[in-house]
Amino acid sequence: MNIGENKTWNHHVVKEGNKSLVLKKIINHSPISRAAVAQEVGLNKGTVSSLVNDLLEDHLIYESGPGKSSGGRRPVMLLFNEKAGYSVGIDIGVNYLLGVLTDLSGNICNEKEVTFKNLSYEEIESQLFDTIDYLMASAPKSPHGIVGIGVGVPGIVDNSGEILLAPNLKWKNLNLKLILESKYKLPVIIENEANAGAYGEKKFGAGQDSEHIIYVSAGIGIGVGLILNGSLYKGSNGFSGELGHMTIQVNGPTCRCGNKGCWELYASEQALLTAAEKMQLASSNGKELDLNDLLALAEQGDKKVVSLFEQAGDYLGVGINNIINSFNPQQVIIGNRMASSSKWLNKTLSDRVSNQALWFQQNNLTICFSELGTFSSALGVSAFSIENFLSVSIQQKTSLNA
Amino acid sequence: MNIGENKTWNHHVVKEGNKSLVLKKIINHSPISRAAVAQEVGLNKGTVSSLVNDLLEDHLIYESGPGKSSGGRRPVMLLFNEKAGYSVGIDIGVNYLLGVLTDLSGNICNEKEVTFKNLSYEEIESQLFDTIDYLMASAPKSPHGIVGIGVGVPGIVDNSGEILLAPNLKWKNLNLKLILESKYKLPVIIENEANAGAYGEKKFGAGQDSEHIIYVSAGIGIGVGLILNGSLYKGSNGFSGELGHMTIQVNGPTCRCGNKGCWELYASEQALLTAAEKMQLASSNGKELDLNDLLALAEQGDKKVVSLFEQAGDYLGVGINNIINSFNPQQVIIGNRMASSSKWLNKTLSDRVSNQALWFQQNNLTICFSELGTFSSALGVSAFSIENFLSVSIQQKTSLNA
DNA sequence: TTTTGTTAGTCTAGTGGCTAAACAAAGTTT
DNA sequence: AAACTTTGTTTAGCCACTAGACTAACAAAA
Repeated sequence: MNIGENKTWNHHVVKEGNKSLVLKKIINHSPISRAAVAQEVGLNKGTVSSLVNDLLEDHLIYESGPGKSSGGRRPVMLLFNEKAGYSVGIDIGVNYLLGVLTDLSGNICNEKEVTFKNLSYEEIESQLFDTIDYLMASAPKSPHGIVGIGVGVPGIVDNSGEILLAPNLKWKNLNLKLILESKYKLPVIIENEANAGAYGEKKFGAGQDSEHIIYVSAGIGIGVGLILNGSLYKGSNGFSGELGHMTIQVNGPTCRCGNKGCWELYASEQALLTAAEKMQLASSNGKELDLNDLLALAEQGDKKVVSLFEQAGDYLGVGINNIINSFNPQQVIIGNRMASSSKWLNKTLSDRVSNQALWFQQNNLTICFSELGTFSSALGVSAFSIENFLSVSIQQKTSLNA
Repeated sequence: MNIGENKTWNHHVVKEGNKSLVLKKIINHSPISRAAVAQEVGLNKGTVSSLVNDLLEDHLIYESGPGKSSGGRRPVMLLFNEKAGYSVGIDIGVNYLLGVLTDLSGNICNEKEVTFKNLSYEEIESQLFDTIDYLMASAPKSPHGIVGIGVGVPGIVDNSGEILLAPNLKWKNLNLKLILESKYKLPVIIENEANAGAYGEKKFGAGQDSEHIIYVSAGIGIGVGLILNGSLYKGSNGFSGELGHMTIQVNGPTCRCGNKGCWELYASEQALLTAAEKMQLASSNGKELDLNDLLALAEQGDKKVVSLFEQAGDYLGVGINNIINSFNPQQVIIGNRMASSSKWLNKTLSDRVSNQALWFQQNNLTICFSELGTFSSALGVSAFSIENFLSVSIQQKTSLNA
């Protein structure tokens, strides 16, 4: 057994671990009685009673009226107090900023979206502050208030939370975490947008039942978030999942990263748009062509556009097949903007995978599109904040109760 | 804190965890005194004393004479009793079978290699039994005797230890684990050869200081073993790391797996040999051309052959770059037969990676060749057995001492 | 209605492994 | 020799757990 590598073990750790088990049980199976928790988790009734009391004091759970009797005393049902606090999740895109206020179960209580183009960092920062201010102000009164702020960004974030590079925003070496923490005096989590999306789908979306999920965020570029053994895998420095720049064609066209034949040259939104431009397609309203224009054309039955989508779906399949061979996942979820084109991508994509993936890899494998749509990332970072809050709550109370 | 998902926590777990910490400390820092262990792992002196006594009773450690005084009483030095038991590790290759007997520290005490060609399963099994018998018989007397048998195979092994497919041996759905367990009445571990190699390098070879290691086993085909967060990542069913069949050229030549442009068509030993045959190169002794012939030719200065190696090194780099983008590892280790050609592969390989890998991925990244040579896999499976034995020892004693 | 049986939740005593600190043992330094 | 240091053991106390007795609250049978 490989129990946590370095930390020593004592009764605090035991209590903390068990409290976490009890809380998770209540969250995932509410309403549930103390007795049922004890039986299902494998703890003594008395132990559960005591831990439940702690959680009640913390307002993390609450008792509802008595449940149905099964031939004896009626149980007191316990529920997760999802309104005990609220979390702010922000998804910063290349030309939009989407913010959500969620409760502790990830239910969206409020949201705000801003779209823009070519803003400077200072302008985006100002929009960011406004959005956070607005969402925080709109949170109902609750025992714990706002428990944290999470931000997803389309770029490279290191393990300390510093944004090393966000090419499409032209940001470099930006420590947004420090900026937000000092302004709001709250725990802040900065995460790569694909990682956030992966976590969002794991927690609240299509991936809730899987432990091994690969989330492919296909937008202007392609990023990938990895959920391995049930938790986010970030690699040595936090840079895992940069699969948009995986070579699928050794001597292919040159990518903005300097290499040749990168996956995102074939299967991203940008790839679609570039191909469409080459075909001399123009937008109906005279503006720059965008994905929605292509979708509209496809709906109108434009064969050329449909085949563009099919081509992209096929290439998506090529990369996803490489992913399957690498990770042997249970689930591959395709998210971000390209997910909106699932109708046109799906056939060629699944054909490619079912024809090409090694047979044993295809057992217990589902490939699907995002359930949370454009909210994946915002919900994911919000979930990070919530997780963090819950684990800290459990820790603090354990050590204070001494 | 995400402490183990499902198990409940009690005193046994605490003791088990701490005993494991103490044992690891002694293994990695011997000779060391009780006092030093207590200080470094953060446990109370008394606790350490008691745990050390348990370990002494188990013969897992022993006391040597007193160490140097630092101004007070001389410490009693503790050492890992690496001769407390022995483990058998077998690497089954396509045309060889390599067995080692190791002590609990992975030191090779005895070894036996058999080479063959086109043997049936029954013939290989018989060789396997002979090798195991020979190695077990040669083990010195020890408190725990043979603690387990590990076998690495060039094929697909599922999480239960069943060999689903070993194409080059023509094995299918073979439960070697059951066969060996019932014959030897010992714990048996069957593992994919690349996974075993990865673990071998992590435990005893080039990867001892890294937590995120990708081991590329480049032989006739290419397999990859993944060490993520310090432990082997096997994926949902045990089929991770099948990167030999990663597409690097969408419309490339057809692979035996049925797909096109697989990595191993460009960067494996077989790829080298096929390319050499096309050049009408022949072996000096009239037999089929093999890697050693090519190495000899390269040593003689044959430019054509050297450029074959260089080409393969470049393609190795292409795949490794994809790996880096996926996993953001600390270390990439190239092993198996192609590692013997490191001299000729290294330049083009490192050029490819340093030119192509994104700059931030190159910090704290080392790319190297196997340290254990042909022993990686055999040592790896042996290490699995040892790990398993040690963790079981700690558990049993904890629960029996009630 | 009363009795009996069942289930829920609390309470109490006991246990095991931990910590802190006293203590014994065995050195070095002055 | 006395004073100081360091190692390792022992003791007392603590804390979170378990088992099981107990109380509470219900259903079903008498």
